[in-house]
Amino acid sequence: MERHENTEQEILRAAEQEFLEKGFAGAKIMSIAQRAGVNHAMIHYYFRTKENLFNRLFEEKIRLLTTNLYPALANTEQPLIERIKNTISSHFDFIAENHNLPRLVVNEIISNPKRRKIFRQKIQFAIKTLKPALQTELDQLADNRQIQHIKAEDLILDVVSLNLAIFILFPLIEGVFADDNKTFLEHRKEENIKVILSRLNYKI
Amino acid sequence: MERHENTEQEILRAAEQEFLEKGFAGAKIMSIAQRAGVNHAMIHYYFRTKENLFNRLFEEKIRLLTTNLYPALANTEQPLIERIKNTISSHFDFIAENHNLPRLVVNEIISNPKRRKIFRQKIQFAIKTLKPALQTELDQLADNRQIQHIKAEDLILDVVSLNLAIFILFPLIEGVFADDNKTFLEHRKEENIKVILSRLNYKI
DNA sequence: CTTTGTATTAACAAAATTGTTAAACATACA
DNA sequence: TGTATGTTTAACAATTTTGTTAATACAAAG
Repeated sequence: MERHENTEQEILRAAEQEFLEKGFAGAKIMSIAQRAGVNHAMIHYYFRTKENLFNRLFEEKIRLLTTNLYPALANTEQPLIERIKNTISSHFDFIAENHNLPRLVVNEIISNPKRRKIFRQKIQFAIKTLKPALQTELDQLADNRQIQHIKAEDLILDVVSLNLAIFILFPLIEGVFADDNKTFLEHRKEENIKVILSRLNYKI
Repeated sequence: MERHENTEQEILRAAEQEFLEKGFAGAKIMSIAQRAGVNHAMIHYYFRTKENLFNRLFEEKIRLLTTNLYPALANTEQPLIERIKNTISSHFDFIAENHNLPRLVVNEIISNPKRRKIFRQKIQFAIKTLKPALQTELDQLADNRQIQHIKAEDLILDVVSLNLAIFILFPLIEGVFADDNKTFLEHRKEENIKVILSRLNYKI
């Protein structure tokens, strides 16, 4: 009998891979078991159902996603423009490290109204705590003619859109625009920052 | 025995809905049959397998996607900036009318290496026919100080990213930023144009 | 009005997937 | 040592999903 150091963790690790690649419907208990190197009964032993296992992972990931935009923006030591640059950069890096996560979240939220409702509330909360202060700062800079006026929500959506899309598109365009993926992504990160700063019309 | 006007078309219509909503793995023959109001054996009668039915629809959709960016850009009557505005706008509208299509294409291309290869070749071809002329025009305007210098491929990716992402994100943020979806999307379309024109640093 | 080919249905079969269980096993600890 | 506890396995069962077929209805052509 093969004893694992920690079967439960192995299963979670394997399941995370499988779900991220194939989504809930495409993932198969047998395939997860194989990846984890365990008998598929173990998955039922530890998690009872496929849905259980999925929910456990999914909720953890949602937490990750919904708390990611704050930190770089909140650090009020630096001037806003610097913080925006850092936010774009760290948001980009976060998605790079979790490049399948947005796709999974979108897919599973669309196919599950209950999850959708919960998620929207989290987003709503995140926006509510982010927007007012950001808008105030943006308005101040705009009044000083340092940037062009913009609604905080548009800025947020512009950033998220640019960063997100490049990773969603990546499997479709890998190798089309550049041979070296790492260089390509680094370049796109800079481009995204450039786009946002242009939108703000920031001088120097 | 219930006779349909055109069973095959009914099945295709229903299958399109189902696949767009749930993806290949999530779609069920029985559910498609129900939507089409036919016995599920009819699906096998007309298309033999689920995969057949899927491929038939998928290839048609790929054709749509890969030919969508051209027309508004190609019309060399107008000045480039106008054509770019129109391209953004019509690309946006196209995705609006096919808001589930990008998600489906990305998902199924990721889970199928053969499809991925074919698609990349199509993209590669589309880029090859689009990029040189566009780059020449962009360089000319940049030399005349009418716009900031930009690589054609970055411009294309910026446009596609902004337009795509808002519809991929839409199910997650519906109702968060605005009550009226139509107004929200119209506003985002304008914002995307504004972002791109700012990036080009176009005066007036 | 019969023949012929296509369309439809229900019932069945096969395959894939998820879930269950009883028995074997490992380990710690009395 | 033996026994209690949690872990693992293989075999099985249930369910879901896909695919097949034989019987039959229907419409059009001869």
